[in-house]
This record gives sequence, C-alpha cells and structure tokens, in this order.
Amino acid sequence: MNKSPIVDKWLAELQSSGYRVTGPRRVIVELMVASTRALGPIEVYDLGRRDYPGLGLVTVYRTLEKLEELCLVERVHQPDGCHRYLRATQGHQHLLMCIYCGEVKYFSGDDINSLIGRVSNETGYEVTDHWLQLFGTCPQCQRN
Amino acid sequence: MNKSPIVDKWLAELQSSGYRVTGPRRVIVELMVASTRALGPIEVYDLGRRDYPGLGLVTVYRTLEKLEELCLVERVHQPDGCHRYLRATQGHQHLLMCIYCGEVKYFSGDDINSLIGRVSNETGYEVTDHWLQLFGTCPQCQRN
DNA sequence: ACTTGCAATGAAAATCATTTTCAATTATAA
DNA sequence: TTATAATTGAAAATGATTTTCATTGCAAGT
Repeated sequence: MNKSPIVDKWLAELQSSGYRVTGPRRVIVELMVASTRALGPIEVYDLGRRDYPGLGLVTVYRTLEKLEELCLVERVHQPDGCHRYLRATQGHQHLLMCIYCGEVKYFSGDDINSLIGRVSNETGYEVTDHWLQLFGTCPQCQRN
Repeated sequence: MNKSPIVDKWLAELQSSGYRVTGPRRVIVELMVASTRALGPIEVYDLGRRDYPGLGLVTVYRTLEKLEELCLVERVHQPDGCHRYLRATQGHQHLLMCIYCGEVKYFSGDDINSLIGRVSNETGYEVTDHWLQLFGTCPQCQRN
C-alpha cells in the first residue's frame, strides 16, 4: 500500500480528534480514500481483509461511524434501506448513485437551501435534514 | 367505524384486483384513509388492534404492501431507515415529514423531471428512482 | 525503551425492522 | 352449501446494525 497524503491527512484527523490510529483503521481509511464508488459495510469488510485478514465487521461499522462524524465520509441511504459510505465532498452536493455498484456522479441541483427556507417559513417546520438524490443504473452495470 | 366512500373505494379496488376483503384489511384501510400523518407499521398495528384485537403485525405489513402496489398508499423512507405509510397523493409530490409524529406537508419543488432528464443525459445513467424529501420537526412536536 | 491506562478490537449475542414458513381459518366463486 | 385457494397470526428466519465483554495494543508519561 502506497503512501497517500490524503490517507495521512485522515489519520492525522483521527489522531487530533482524540482517536487512535490503528491497523484496522488505517486499512479502512485507505479503502475509503481510494474508492470512487460508495461502498457498503460488507464490501469494506471483504476488501479490507485482503490487507488485514483479522479485520472484524464490527470495527468496520465503528470506524465508518467515526469517519462520518469527522465529515471525512458521508453515509448514503439507498432505496432498499441499507447504507453505503463515500468520501465526503467539500460542501454539500447532490448525487446520483448506481444501485448495483455504488458508482456516484454529482450534479448541481437547483439551490436547495432557498427551497428549504421557503418551505420552512410556509409550514413552521424546523427542517433538519433533506434528501435530493437520484438512483439508477450506471452505464457499466447496464451491460451486465 | 363510520362509512366512508373512500374506504369503500379502496376495498373495491382490492376486490377488483383479485384480493379478498377481510376484517383485518378493512381496519387497516380505515386507518390509512383517516390519517393525515404517515404511520409506521407498529403504529398501524397498535391503532388497528383497538378495533380488531386479533390483528397481527405480519398482516399489517402484507396489507400495506398491497395497498402500495395499488398506489393507494405510498411508502416513505425515513433517515433512520424505517418506513412509514401515507395515503398516496394524485401525481407525484414532494413532502416534508415530521420525524417525530409523521405529520406531512407537501411542497412544490422545482420540476424534478427536467432535472432527471438532464442528469440522465449527462451521465448515461438510467435513472430509476429519486428522492426529494425534507425532514424536520412540526410546530406541534416542537412544543414537546 | 518501559510501563501503564484507557481506547480499540473481534467474537458472540442482542436488537430491530422486516420477511418467510406453515398450519388453521375464511372469503368468495360455483 | 361447498370447494378451494387466499388470508391469517404465531413462531421462526433473516439481514443489517448495535451492544457486550474479555482481550489486545496505542501512545502518553516515565
């Protein structure tokens, strides 16, 4: 596994947040940094064990949770109710994800913040979360 | 339980689709027709047993599934991964749901179909599903 | 380098929503 | 009224995720 400044940055981020840098975490970070696809916990588990055979699924869950907390990855909901994890983008973007392989494309939606402000005013709701996501089949998976 | 032409319509819909009209289904249909909130399966189960004590949770799931299939209710995803069910609206609308009580407000988003068409063209993805949803706390629940 | 305390680990068990199985019941077409 | 296939509810199974807990191993301080 080659050195990557981004991997180092993530590990430093963990460290400076009071978390320890361990073997399992290193492997998971490397995977997440390298992937352009959104990965499910089991995928991370399977891929991770190639480099670190003792890796436990529980640790995968716990590490992804911490990385999400540090805004290094984001958790993406899927129509089937399961989740995938993806390197976080700077700023909030909207995405189109392939439901088969997790490949992700970003797109610029219309400004959702003004929509949220408007709807919030009209309804009196305190809006705490929003989803603008598209799902589909990527060109690659369409061939399979 | 009072007569309701909408309840009758739903039951007729079940019937004409080859499904049987049974006690449990009648109760669930009455609940769903009457509710302005999105209800979770357990809620439907608890409410339903007031009128029909023998009602089983499994039957709730199965009936909601059929009602969704007939486009009489729609299933709403929540941030926590669970689902709620809500009387379907005519046409596709976007909603803002209270994560505590399930109260729902509809809002007109910008036309999402043109967005989908555009993104689909640009990426080569075949878009099969989309989410434009807001979550928050309704005025009522903000007081509790 | 060497302790040492506390965070992190992995296995197993627990949980929670949902689905399946199956024997008993019941709606409805004939 | 009867026959039959759909429907039911209980219990068990499932699948994703979380918790528990005894063991391991970072890393801060000597």
